[in-house]
Amino acid sequence: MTQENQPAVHDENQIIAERRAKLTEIRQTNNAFPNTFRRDHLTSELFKQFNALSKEQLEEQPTIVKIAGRMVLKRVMGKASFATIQDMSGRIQLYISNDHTGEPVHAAFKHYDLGDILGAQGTLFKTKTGELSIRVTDLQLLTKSLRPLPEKFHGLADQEQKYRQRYLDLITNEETRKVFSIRSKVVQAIREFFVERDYLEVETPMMHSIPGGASARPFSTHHNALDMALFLRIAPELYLKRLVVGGMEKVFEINRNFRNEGISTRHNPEFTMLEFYEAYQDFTYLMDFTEQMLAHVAKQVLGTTHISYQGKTIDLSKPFMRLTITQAIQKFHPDYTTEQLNDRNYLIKKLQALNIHLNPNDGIGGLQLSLFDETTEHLLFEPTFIVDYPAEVSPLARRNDSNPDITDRFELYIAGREIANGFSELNDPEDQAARFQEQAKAKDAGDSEAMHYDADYIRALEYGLPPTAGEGIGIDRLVMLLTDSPSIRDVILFPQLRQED
RNA sequence: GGGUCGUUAGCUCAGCCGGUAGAGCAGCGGACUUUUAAUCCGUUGGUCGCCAGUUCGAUCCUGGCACGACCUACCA
Repeated sequence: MTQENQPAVHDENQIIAERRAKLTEIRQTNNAFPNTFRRDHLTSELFKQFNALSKEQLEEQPTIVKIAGRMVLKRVMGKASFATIQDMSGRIQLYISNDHTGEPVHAAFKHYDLGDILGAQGTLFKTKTGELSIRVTDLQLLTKSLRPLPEKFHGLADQEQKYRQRYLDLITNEETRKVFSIRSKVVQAIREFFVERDYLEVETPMMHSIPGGASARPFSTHHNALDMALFLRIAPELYLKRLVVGGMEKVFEINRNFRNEGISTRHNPEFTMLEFYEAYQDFTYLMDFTEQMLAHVAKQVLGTTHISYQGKTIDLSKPFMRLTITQAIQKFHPDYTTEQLNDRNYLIKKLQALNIHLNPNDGIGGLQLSLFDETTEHLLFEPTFIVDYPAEVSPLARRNDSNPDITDRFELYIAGREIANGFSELNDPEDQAARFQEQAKAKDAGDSEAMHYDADYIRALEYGLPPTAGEGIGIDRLVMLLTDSPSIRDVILFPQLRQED
């Protein structure tokens, strides 16, 4: 390590300089970064196993344990000290005194800093207030922390820093640790739910030569060796349905999608999507399936199907409401008559009056959907399936048998947000080809989110896609619901931010 | 993209009518053998986001820029 080769460090301060000096001193006598200490317990295990024992029981049958973790609190009192050590499972208090470690170890401890990573061996005991603690006999500094931690009581409050330096947020904020623990369990519960039902988990390409499966602007990149344009996927849908053609009749994928669009409290450019497909089922089956899955996941992860979101309660155990687009509009805005909602001229005038963006080529269904999006979507707090999506905005969904202008499709709204989108799949290759043509026309006309014509996908359909039901669920938004998080950035470990400095 | 608000010590935050800054925590030194956000005494630490302008003088007023948060629009 030569000073000359190191990049200039701009944020050096007195505290860091002092800690660096301590590290330099340690280097002179010891290995400053030893990797020989092995713990034999996590802190939470110690509480589980031994907290029920009394002070006397612990003294009669001494238990020797080794733990390791980051020192987050420190209280020095002359010839004895207390320190709180945090590991992945929780915290435990160390008692360090000249009597049990000898004076030199305790003296060294006094120079350890908050944030340092320690390994400790000692005997379990209870303090006079009854707190399970470790009476330390051996103490080692495992990793010197050069930078001071955020304020020990308030933790890290600055939102930007919480996102940019998530590790600091995780060290100091138990709520943050809990959110990501729940996120992990949600994904695990979903995976188990599918595996139990004989679904096969698959991974399909993240880089597409033709971005498809959704209406969104893609990120584009380039493959040098092949000298070809590639797009980060906006959805896995068309690949998953190719697998169903191939005979994988129940498949699911939990993975990232990338959309080159706005960033908000509900949108991150890369987000996690569950998509699943099951042959020989339809969209009504999916709605039942979704109700069961969400109730199962909530029960499994939170232990209850009654979740609290931003001060209101949501019950995931009862069947969700099912409303058509116009029924939903009328439920919240009873002044709209059925005649008005089916009158193209009325809808256009109304949308213009409300200053709502509309596509002039839209039919009645598209116009109804625009009105719904603007006036009603955000009011759907209770879990609600919206059905009867117009075919013109559903280029991959099967037409309804009795009304070809609408599709066998639903979207699920909870807490005013779209959580899921599912439908009976369009498996008529000729209809699909015609719909791609329409999308391609729209794209030529300037709609940057319209779909490309995917000839290989049509070829796959021509081999025969069995009647199939398929659905996508936004995992981040589901985790927001289950962790009562107001922003998607709170459930993504490293949300997208502008570049620093 | 539009609007509102914010940026002061490593962290959490004060800072009145414009006179170049304070507290707590953390750090350093000292006291203290059951503390628990330990306590007590002493003490170091600041380009007040950046750049202009107004002014004798700007953390404070004005303009611009950067970054962020929230709301809003497109999208999941």
